[in-house]
Amino acid sequence: MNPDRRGDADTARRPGGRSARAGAAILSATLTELVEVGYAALSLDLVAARAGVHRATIYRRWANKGDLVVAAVLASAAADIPEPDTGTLRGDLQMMLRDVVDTLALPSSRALLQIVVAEADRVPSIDAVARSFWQQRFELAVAVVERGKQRGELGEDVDSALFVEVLVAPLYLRTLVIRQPLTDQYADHLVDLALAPALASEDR
Amino acid sequence: MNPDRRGDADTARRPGGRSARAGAAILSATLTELVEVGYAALSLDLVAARAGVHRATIYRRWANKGDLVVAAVLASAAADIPEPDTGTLRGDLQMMLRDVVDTLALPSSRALLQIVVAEADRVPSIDAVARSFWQQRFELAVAVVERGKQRGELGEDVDSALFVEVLVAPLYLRTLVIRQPLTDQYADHLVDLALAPALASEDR
DNA sequence: GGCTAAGGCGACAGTCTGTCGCGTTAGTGG
DNA sequence: CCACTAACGCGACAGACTGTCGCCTTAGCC
Repeated sequence: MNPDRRGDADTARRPGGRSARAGAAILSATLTELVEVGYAALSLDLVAARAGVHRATIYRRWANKGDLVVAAVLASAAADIPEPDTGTLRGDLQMMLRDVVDTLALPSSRALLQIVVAEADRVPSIDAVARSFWQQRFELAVAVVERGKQRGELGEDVDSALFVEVLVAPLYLRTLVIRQPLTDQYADHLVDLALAPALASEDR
Repeated sequence: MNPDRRGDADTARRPGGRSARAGAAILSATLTELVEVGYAALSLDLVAARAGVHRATIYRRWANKGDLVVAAVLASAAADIPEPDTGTLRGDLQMMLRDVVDTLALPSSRALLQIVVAEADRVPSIDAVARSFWQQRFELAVAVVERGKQRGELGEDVDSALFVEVLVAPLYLRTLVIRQPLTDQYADHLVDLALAPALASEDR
C-alpha cells in the first residue's frame, strides 16, 4: 500500500555500515528520550542531536514521530525471556514474579510500559506489539503452571491461564494504578496465596 | 510560592456568572478532547474553540497545557462512589466488580485512566490525585470485606487489603496491559475464585 | 578506485504554545 | 437602576517543533 521506502527499519540499504549505525543510534536515542521526557514532550530535534544524526535522516526512515516511537518500542520489546525451571512450581513462580518485580523497578521498563498502556488504544501498531508480547509471556508462564499441574502440585481443575492472570495482576495493579511499592516479599506472598488451595486439599 | 492568580480553579472572582460558565466549559471541553485525541495531541486551540472561549482565557486560569489537564482530570475524579450492601459478601463483591467492569467499558474512563497511568510518574499533582482517588476506593472496598468477615463469610486470618487487591487486579491487568475483554462472567468468576478458600474451610 | 545510496545541511511553510496590550462586556454592589 | 471594574474577546507576536525539500558530501560496495 505504501510505495514509500521508509519504515523498513533494519533492512537498511547499506546494512554493513553507516545506515545501520545511524538506525541503531536513533532508536537508542529515542528510547532514552522517551524514558526521560515521555511521549508527549518527545522532540525529534533532541533525538537527532543525541543520536549524532541530522533530523532529516530520521524522517528518511520513519514518516513521523509516532512511527519512530513504535519502532523504538518494538525494538526494545525483542528481549528474550528466561525460562525458569527450579524443580518445583512454587520455585518457578517465585522466580517469575521476582523477575517481574525487578523489571518493573527499572524506570526504563516502567516508562515504556506506561507509554504502551497509554497509546495502545489509539495506535494499532502499538496494540499489535503489546498483544504479541504479552501472549508470548503468558504462554511461557502457562507452560510452567501446566508442568506443575502434571507434577500434581496443582489441582487438575485449575484454569492455568486464569491462574497466571490472577497471580501477576496485583504487581501491575500496584505499579500502574494504585502506585504502591513492590517487594520480593509481596511477590512471594502472592505465590503462597495462589498455591494455598492446593496445599489445603493435600491436607485432606 | 506563586503570586500568580491563576490556578484557583473554582474560586473564580466572578463566581456567579461568565467566569464559572467559561471554567466549566473549558474543563468539559478539555475532557472531551482528551478522550478523543489523547494527551500528546491535545491542542488548546481546539479546546478553546469547543468551549466557545478565546485561547487567552484558558491561559488566564492555567499556566500551561499540563496544569489544565490536571485540573480536568481532578474535576472528573470527583465522582461519588456507590456503596454496595446486598446482604452477602458475594453479592457486594459481584456488584463492585461489575461496576468496575462497566466503568472500564466506557472509552472516557479508559482514556482518563490511561492518561493518569502514563503521567503520574512525571507529574506530581496527577500522582497525588491518583493516590487519593484509589485510597478512597480501596477503603470502601476494604470496609465491605471487613463487614463480610464479621458476618463469618471470610476467615479472620484474611488480609482484607490484599484480598481486595488480588480481587480487582485482573480487571485492570486485562484492560490496561494484556488487552483482553472484560465480561460480567469474568468478574463473577474472580469473586468465586477469591471466596473459594472460605467455602472449602466451611466444608471441614 | 569509481559509482551511488544514503546522510549532512540549511531553508522552508505550517502548526502550536504561551504572552501581551487594548478594547469590550457582563456581573457586582451601591 | 446604574456605575464600576473584573474578566473575557481579539489579534499580534516570538519562539519552538514538525515535516519537507534540494543540493552537496561522504562512505560503503563492487
